[in-house]
Amino acid sequence: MSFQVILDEVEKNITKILGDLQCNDVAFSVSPSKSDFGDVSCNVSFLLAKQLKKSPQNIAQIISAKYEKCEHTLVSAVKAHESGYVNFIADWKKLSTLILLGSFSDEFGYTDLGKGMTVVVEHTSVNPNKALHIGHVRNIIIGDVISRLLQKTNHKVNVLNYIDDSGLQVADIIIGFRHFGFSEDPPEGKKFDHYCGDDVYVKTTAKYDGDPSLQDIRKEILCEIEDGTSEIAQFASRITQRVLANQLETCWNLGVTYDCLNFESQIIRSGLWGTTFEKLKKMKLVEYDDVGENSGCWVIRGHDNDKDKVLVRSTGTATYIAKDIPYAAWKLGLLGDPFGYIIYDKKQPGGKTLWQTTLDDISEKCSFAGSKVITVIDSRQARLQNIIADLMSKFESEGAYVHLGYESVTLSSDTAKILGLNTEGKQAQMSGRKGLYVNADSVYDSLLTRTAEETARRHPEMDVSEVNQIAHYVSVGTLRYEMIKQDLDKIITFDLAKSLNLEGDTAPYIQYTYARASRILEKSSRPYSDADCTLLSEQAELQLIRMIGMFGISVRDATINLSPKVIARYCHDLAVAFNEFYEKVRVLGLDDTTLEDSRVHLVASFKTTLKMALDLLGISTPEKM
RNA sequence: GGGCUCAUAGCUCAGCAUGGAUAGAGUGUUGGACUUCUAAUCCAAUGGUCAAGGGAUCGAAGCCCUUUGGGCCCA
Repeated sequence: MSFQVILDEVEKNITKILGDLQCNDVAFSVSPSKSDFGDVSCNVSFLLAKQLKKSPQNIAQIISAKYEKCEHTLVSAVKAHESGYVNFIADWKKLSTLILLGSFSDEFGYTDLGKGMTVVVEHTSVNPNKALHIGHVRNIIIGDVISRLLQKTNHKVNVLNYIDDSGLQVADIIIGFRHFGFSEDPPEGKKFDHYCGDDVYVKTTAKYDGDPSLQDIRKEILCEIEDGTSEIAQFASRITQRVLANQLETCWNLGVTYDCLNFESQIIRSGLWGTTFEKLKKMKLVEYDDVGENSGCWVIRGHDNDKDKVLVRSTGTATYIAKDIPYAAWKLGLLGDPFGYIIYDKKQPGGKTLWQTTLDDISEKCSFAGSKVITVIDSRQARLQNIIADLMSKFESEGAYVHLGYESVTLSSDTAKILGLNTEGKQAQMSGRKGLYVNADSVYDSLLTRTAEETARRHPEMDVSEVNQIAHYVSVGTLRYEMIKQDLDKIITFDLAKSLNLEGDTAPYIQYTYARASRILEKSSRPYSDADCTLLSEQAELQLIRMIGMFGISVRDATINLSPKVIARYCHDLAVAFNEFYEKVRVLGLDDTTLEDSRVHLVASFKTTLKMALDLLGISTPEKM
């Protein structure tokens, strides 16, 4: 049971009262109050003012008087506020017991939003020619948290990672290896993906400006890779697999796992485009232009002021959108599945099986399609994604294909300067080609160094492995939290120096409160499972219980709005409530042992709730910090 | 030129979907609290014409329109 029960009770009674007053269909809201206005507030008086020709204050009085006579168990008092709000004071003796007992259940915070529906979440999808940079991390963490939220709310989730192994960026590094003599092995101590991105890619593309003939070579290589049979194509495949393996290590280290890897090269070779194209023609969603600038092309008509989008050029070659459309249709299960599936050769942490598509042996069949698809891609791709979503809505019901967009991560002026670019105080867009980015692994490494130092300083008694374990949890937590604590439509300006700040609204703050709670439980030898919750009456205690009870409401909100930050804020607010409690209320060593039991019970409830909430964010909970 | 998006405290952001009470955090600055369940903590002070203008409303940070400025996409 959560705080929702009292909201439900109030809503039910207000509806009944409205029925008595013969005012139906009033869209009033019942919500948790802001502080100092009781526990639950209702705005119904404002909405009725016109209809009843009375002031909101007056109506609030009428409603509160009527409410007293209703059957109610969780409300102890109703107050008509002079502003017009009707405020309700909870009967905390009852509500506390419900919330605290509920919090120990695995079902706590659970709402059945999915009804078992299968949802595809695609994220990461980084070109396999470089290491992940800090911008990719935002994508990955958003996608991962969304997956966790959907799982929590009874969706079956298939997490996909799309590997663009036949694009220009891959062709670029192949040119580097084959035409500029880059060694296939990275320098000592450097990961292969870093080497490909930092050295091969940057230095190869830098040569394009001075040598136009390279463009022809680029096209040739791209064709060979798409075709897939030549020696070059096989070489490229080996390279991309190696980069991919390194990229996955980074993701896994951050606590992110997948169900299936989809290779673009295979989508091209599978013939999915052909069947999709025929289907589009049949449904008259694509048209052939005889005249005009797109003469000889197959196009999708643009809406309103949007230009037509070319799908197949007059030369007969498909444009890059033509790769995305069949893939989107495949994800929705609209096409026959041409793929077989094999298990990826490295094991994911946590034991979840990772599959990958194959065309070589299609005996093993799986299904990774879903009735809803959420594609996490930054909002620069919004135009293209809208076209795809629009097309898919013609096949499936509206809203089956969702583009979850988010703003990019840019570099602060100071950080750009460190990387060798003077931006005169302005933030800078990252660029793989220019080598202007910060790798995810290096951010993690500096966080790890910093947090290990801090942990060792606090706990001289700990051995190195324990220190490193805690430092790992804190570093990953910090990185993840920074990526989701703000709204998706806010640009994150990444600053190397500031990223190492571990105070204030950060993951370590929240994890630290968890460790404090753990410490109390560790030191307490008293049994608390059947403690009397009605003894908890301090403001700080009730506030903490209230926050615990809000968990389910946050989960629901975050899932419906696909908004990870809601959970981040919840975790923070819950931690604040605990710290307040911790400062003001003593738990251990009380003369009144029954009260002590109750408080220990509350601490345990907080601890388990915070753990569940942090789990949704993929943030671990160290027992000590 | 067209489209999308953002603008709230010195800085970074909540709140806006579904209008209503006193606009909240963190950070910064200044001061205070560790012989007490962990100070990665807490407390206090400081700091806001919610970009500007208009509109509808009894009532706007929130809704509508216009403008300005930033970012992105397309050309």
